[in-house]
Amino acid sequence: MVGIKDIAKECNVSATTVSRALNNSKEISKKTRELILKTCAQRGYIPNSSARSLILNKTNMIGLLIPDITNQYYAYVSKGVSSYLEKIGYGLVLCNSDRNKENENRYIDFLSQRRVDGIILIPVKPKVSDYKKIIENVPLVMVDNYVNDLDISYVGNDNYAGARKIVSHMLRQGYRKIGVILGDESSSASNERLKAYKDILLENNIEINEEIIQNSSATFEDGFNLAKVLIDQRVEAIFTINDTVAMGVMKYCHMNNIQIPKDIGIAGYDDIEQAAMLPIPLTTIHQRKYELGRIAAKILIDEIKDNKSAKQKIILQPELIIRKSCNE
Amino acid sequence: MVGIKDIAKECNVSATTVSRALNNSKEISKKTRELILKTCAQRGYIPNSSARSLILNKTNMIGLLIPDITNQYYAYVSKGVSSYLEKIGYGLVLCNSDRNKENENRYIDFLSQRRVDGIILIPVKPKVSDYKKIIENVPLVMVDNYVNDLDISYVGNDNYAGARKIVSHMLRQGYRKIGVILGDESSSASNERLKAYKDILLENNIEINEEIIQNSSATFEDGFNLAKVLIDQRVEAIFTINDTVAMGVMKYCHMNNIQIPKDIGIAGYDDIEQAAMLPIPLTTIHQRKYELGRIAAKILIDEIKDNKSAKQKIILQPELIIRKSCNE
DNA sequence: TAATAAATCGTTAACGTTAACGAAAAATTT
DNA sequence: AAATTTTTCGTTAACGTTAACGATTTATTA
Repeated sequence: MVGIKDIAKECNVSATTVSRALNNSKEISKKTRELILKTCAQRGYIPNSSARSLILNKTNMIGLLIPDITNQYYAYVSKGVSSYLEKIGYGLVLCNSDRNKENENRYIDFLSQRRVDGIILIPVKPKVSDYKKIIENVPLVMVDNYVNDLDISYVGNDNYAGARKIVSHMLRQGYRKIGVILGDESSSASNERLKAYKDILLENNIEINEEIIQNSSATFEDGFNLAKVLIDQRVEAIFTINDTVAMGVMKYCHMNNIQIPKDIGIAGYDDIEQAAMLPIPLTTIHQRKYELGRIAAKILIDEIKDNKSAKQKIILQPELIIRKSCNE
Repeated sequence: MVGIKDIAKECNVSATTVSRALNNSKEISKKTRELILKTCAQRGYIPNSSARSLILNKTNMIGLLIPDITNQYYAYVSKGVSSYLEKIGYGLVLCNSDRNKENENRYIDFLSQRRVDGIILIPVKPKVSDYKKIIENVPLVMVDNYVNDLDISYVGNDNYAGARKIVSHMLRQGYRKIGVILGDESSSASNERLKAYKDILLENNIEINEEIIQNSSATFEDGFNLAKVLIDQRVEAIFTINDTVAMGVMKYCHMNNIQIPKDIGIAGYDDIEQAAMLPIPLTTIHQRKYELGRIAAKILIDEIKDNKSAKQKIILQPELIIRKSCNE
């Protein structure tokens, strides 16, 4: 592979001059720059970025550590990150933790070794102690899961506000006895939404019935099974932790000839692509996943370029998407 | 950040010896290795892989260039790649071309500059000339789109076989007049499936009616709109280019009280996650996307480690998933 | 024209690591 | 005990690039 020295020899200049031509330094004449650039193109010279990284002490790479790229939510976040980085010439090292804490830790070490200039992290059950060491070495932006007592920037969606929006919509549509299918008990997103649900009910003088509040693993099957549990208790509507669970509920209704939204109202969360395409389009909450990624990337890059910048905490507001599953 | 020299000084050895301790060389005594390893852990020393890459002339990184990480198909391929690479300590540089040829070219240059050890590429409308230069510098595995006259390895799904499987299934269920909604005319996947469709019909002495064969952009809306076109021509079933299009068809049927599969049979392709969750679960073709990624990664790594290895061409067989949208 | 400033380029050293070679110490064989 | 082999470690150079400094040439000013 042709190197900087080959170009230098061919142009009768030093390697430094070639370097200057490529890094638009002003310490070079227009004529020689053009000569060098031309021969670089001719000979197909491609600078070695390992060497540049070594001397410049930066890699122009950032690491993205996510639970599961297969999940549409994280895929969109990744695309947002990728799109921002591409614009400014940075590369993206993708790490898929598979929702596994050990993998996450291994990947963090890996990224440190790779000397990425920054890390965007969507953690699995985060603990402060896990991240204390890393943030001394490399800027880190946390996404979705806020960790207290850690001086880092954070970007997330407002789960409380999202849940408020959709549950109030359900109440406005006349539903009173609203069942809930939540996610894992340890999930902060799930708990924030539950809090919003309870707050709104109390504000409307509706008693909270713990028996129609169910935790789950947030799968389609959970939706299907818990639909039965809730409907047997004669709920008038069901608020679910995500659209997939809502589809499980819909499936149960379809199989039992329960009409949506006449017999029961169903609300999802996430606004996955298929939500609008269902036979009964799903009323749900739209989160700006792509934007989330772009913002996380922007904040990180700003911190890298101006490392004295204060840490930020940005919470995006989700949007209520009214379709057909909760009246119109 | 603590470097190799700091460790060397603290242990009263040379930098080389520290290097030996970390790369399990046998030219070092057990005692000093343990001492070095201990102090490395204590001081939190993390080797600089830019320097290693420079001298070893390899980065232990591979580039993955895909059209759209947001697409479930590519997301699963990526996960397969990622999972294989993680196992053997390689990193993954993700590049999202956004189905844009210019982006693709830019990313290829980017990856060359980054000196990735290999590239896995799912191209946008591939042309031989685009890739001639790159494959001289870095091993490349092509996924999904086979490019003639290019001496590289290839991994893909058998579109012809997949279409044969599902169309014959439709015929076995008694459907005779089968409409088709294809993708873009230039898509090789689309054309291979069309060929299978025509072959099977001819083998069964069914005349081919070009009017019920439609091209599209493969969206939900296309499915919805073309469903009307085809159903107005009294087709008995519709074979679609993907599950999203099939959902568009289903939507049209639902809105017009057309019963599936009694009045019309619908077949998808891809087996997206939601296909099984629909009110009428979709009969479709399952492609082993995750496996595709793993195999592509394995082939690439094998080529990197043993660069004289012959190029391979691997075509995975898709699987017919019989659910409820085409009789049972 | 002479003096000074500016532009242009080369030389040297450095980034952090590892390979190659050689030297010293330890272990083994005679 | 001497000779030989093996083990263990250090020194030097190299990977490809860029920063710092200095030298030379060119342009500008007095």
